[in-house]
Amino acid sequence: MLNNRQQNILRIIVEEFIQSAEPVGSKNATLEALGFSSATIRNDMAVLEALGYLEKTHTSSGRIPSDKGYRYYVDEILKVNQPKESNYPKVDELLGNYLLGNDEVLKKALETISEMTKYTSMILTPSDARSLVKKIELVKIAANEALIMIVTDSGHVEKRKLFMDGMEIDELHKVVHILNDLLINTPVGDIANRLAYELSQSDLKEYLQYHQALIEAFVRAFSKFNEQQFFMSGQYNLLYEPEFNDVNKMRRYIEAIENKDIFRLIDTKTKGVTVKIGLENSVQFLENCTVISIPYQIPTGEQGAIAVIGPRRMNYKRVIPLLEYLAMNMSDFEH
Amino acid sequence: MLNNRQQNILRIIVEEFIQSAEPVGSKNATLEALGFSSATIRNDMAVLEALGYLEKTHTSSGRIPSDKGYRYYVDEILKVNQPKESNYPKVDELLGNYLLGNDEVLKKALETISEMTKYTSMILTPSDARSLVKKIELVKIAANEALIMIVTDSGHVEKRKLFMDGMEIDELHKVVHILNDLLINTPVGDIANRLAYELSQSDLKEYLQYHQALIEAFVRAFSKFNEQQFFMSGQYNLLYEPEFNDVNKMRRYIEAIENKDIFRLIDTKTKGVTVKIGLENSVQFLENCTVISIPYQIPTGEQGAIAVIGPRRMNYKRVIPLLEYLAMNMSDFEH
DNA sequence: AATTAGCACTTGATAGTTGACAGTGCTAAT
DNA sequence: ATTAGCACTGTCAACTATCAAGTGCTAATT
Repeated sequence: MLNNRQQNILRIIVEEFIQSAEPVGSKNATLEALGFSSATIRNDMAVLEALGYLEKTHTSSGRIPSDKGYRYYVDEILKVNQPKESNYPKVDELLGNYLLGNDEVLKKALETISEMTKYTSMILTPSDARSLVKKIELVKIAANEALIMIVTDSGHVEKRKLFMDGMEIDELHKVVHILNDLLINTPVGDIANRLAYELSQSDLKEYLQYHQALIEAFVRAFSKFNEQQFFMSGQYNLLYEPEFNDVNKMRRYIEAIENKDIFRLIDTKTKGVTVKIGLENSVQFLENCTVISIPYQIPTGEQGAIAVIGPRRMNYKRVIPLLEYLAMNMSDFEH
Repeated sequence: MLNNRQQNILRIIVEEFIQSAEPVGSKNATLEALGFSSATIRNDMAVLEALGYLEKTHTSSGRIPSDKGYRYYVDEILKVNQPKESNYPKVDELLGNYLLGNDEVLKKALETISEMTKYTSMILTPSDARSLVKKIELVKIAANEALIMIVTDSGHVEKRKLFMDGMEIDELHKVVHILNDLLINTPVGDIANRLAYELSQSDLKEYLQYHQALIEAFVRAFSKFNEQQFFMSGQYNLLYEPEFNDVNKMRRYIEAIENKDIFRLIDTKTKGVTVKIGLENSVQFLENCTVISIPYQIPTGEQGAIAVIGPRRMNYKRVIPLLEYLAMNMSDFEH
């Protein structure tokens, strides 16, 4: 549909605008370097505007890309020209660092991304529901208090305090022993059913029911494994972008970040990179932002996703390959 | 030094300004209600300004309190008139909630404070260094991985992954058994010395040195207990205060929050409430803020502190008693 | 001696005016 | 198909006029 020159003009306008955040006029140096007069370029710009790829901020202003313009740029221009560059020593080093706990690796990874991109990075972790229970442990920590802990094969630990009103610690240990026998190597997500079954059916029924408090503390603790966690880094990098040069926009953005509205925008299903530009996010306050996300998988098969949020004029060329690389390597990542 | 009328005028100006954030003129309704003409009040305002309690934003503006004015208000006016009101059912309910973990109680408490005050609340937790080790536990979680965990009597758990390159799990269990014998009921803060001693002196010397990797993972994990943690809530409440109606002030404040500069302002030593007004904080970006902090103690004797940060025109009357109440009750708080 | 009425004066905020400037669209020429 | 040339348009910054809020001072009052 677009001829060669028009494509070039669109590409240059997008990239100039990404760089400067200023509307691009027909006398822009890079545009002139195409070898046509400003008048010619003006004509093509009018065509591109008529087709909806460009916009004006006012009658006599230069052009800025529309959502559709960015979309064309990402889908038609970048996809074709993009050399699969994939050399990120910083990321490699990070993911190789097994000494840190899981969450710590993720947090570091986020920090690295936001540092490299100057945008905001987010991660929605996979649920830990498919991990297997490896040990249930009870530790007496004070005269009247014990701690119950659950350890999974992913290295995740949850704990809960327990008040032993009158109960004997030996008695409690017996119950925990039974729980261990019942539940070791059970996926955390199946525990609820398993326990419900035991409580209603098995020989242990009465014995277990007698220890309500313990069982409840236990249930409360393991329910945490099912939750997907949500981390963010560089939340405030965006505030330095010119599109946020406005007190109210800043406030609205910060509010959205605070109550984690944003994480609902992350697509964990669609395979490969998803780019949502401006109003494609169907959230008013992101009209000037783009969210790029990509899912990844841990060995249990559960899915999470990484995402970067930046201004609509974000550096697509750099961010997309980075995320692709990261997601690929995190799927390998020994969880 | 100040006569009665002048004190009243100062008090009213402070309170009106706290409420409206607008300079207070001599014809302000509440001031007129004192029963003097605006001319008389103007004269006293001039006196208060000469003494440094009030300021003008420009020649013909109303007055606003200076740091010194707020200081007088807090020290001389509030101290005298303050009824020790101390009925905070929300706080009571919160601190009574033993079922939550420690950190969760603290976080909830912070949320409650920032909700009640509409300012930012912070807590610097006491170090856990005086807590006693209750159990060291090793769990094999995969063919080649184990998790080492330390549990204290405060209910705090730290963990670390361990790669068992060639080591036998039974062997590792033996070491952990020895560590348990050595360290149970030792304060976490003393472990480093204790271990160093054993590694250099005891019969176990060679045996332990052989298990470097384990010992290192262990040391890394318990060193976390010594760290004071820092939590915050309502960071962004302040952004809605008129003193932050400026993009750059917002950015500076957010930056300070992000890199946790702020927590260095918290005084954990001085007994009782400390109020730092405006430039008394000796940090430029807080020139328009006040930080109120109060230390509290856990049973081991370690100290932490709670603080509220708000605009200089914060509602001192409400915040100070609230913090006093909270610190008193947290010191009781069964840790 | 303390208080107040009255008035001249100062400042900030707001709206309107102006000219320079960047960039456009269109027409006519190449 | 491309371009030179020009009239036209909207923004921005600087300047001006006007208005309202509030002061300080003086002279009058209690």
